[in-house]
Amino acid sequence: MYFYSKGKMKNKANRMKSIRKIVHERRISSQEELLNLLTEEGFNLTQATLSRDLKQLKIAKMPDYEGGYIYVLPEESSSLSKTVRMKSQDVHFIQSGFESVAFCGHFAVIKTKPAYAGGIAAEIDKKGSKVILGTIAGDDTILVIPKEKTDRESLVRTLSEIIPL
Amino acid sequence: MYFYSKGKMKNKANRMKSIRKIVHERRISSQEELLNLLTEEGFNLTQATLSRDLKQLKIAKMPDYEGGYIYVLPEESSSLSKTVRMKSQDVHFIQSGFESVAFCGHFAVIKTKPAYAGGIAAEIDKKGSKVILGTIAGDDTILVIPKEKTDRESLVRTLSEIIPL
DNA sequence: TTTCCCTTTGAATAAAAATACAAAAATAGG
DNA sequence: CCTATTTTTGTATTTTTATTCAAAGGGAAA
Repeated sequence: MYFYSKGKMKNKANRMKSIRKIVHERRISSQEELLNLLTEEGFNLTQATLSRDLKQLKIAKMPDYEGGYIYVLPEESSSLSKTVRMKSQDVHFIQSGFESVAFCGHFAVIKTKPAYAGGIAAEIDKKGSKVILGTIAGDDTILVIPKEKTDRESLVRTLSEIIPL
Repeated sequence: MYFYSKGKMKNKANRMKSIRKIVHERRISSQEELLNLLTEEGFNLTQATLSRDLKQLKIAKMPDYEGGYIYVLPEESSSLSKTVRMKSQDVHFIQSGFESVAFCGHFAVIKTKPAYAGGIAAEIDKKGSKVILGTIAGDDTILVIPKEKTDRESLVRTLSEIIPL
């Protein structure tokens, strides 16, 4: 039976933990980058060892949504989508029918409960604000087209006057 | 306005589909291996192109549980552990109705056969949450509104996973 | 201790993957 | 049709990652 003594394993185990931690917290895109961070933390190792560590830890390198690559832990390997999701600037209101409003360029997109879009869009159209050019409604989505020089802030303000918060 | 229609983009789109299919079905552990399979299927490309395709498809190479490496689709990247119960989460393609997709600024406009828009839009809403803010469907036209930071490339990719472009 | 495994590691290297650059193909918009 | 622009691709190369090989060191047990 082979044992791992405290002294012996300390380095490797700690290193492994640090690797997981760093990969979890930061956007690492190459072993070299990670290697530098580990060195800064006082670990002493080479790329070869790091490669082996990553293999043991099942840490993968996957394409990210910014055109680069990122290392991900096995449990969170789908966390890239999370990243993207978190980045979306959704403002969440609460109202009957109304679900959320988000922006794409200078357009606002309102999500509603199914079938509510038409009604709410009509409401917006009726209030015919000076900042809103028009709306296009589907079943549960409304595209709000603002007038040219309207900024996001005034659009939200206007919308919030039409749609009860 | 850039226009992708059914007939065009055939080579790349088909290749992408094949890549996804192969990666999903087999244990690929290097680009060279995959390249050979693609060549057998009649595709004509080099490792450079394959590398770019894999990047676009967000296919990652991760350590497997047999001491090697395996390429995995983004949706299944955490499912390596589930290799055994691998449920084939097949991409649900819509077989007909689709006519074309075009772009106008950030937005994509999908033309469909009459009356198909609603159904396809629903499909897109269901599957495209990562990059798509919402859709607005008429009778034969769908406006696809992407999330803010989404580039055309990711949007096309997402759409092509839902609809056979 | 000595011997035998086993594990870990680094240096060097091989293997694999990503990209710069240029050219070719495709497409929008006259 | 023609032109400008964008996209796709291959070649050659760089960059990155994996592994080979040898060596060092620890634990176990005689």
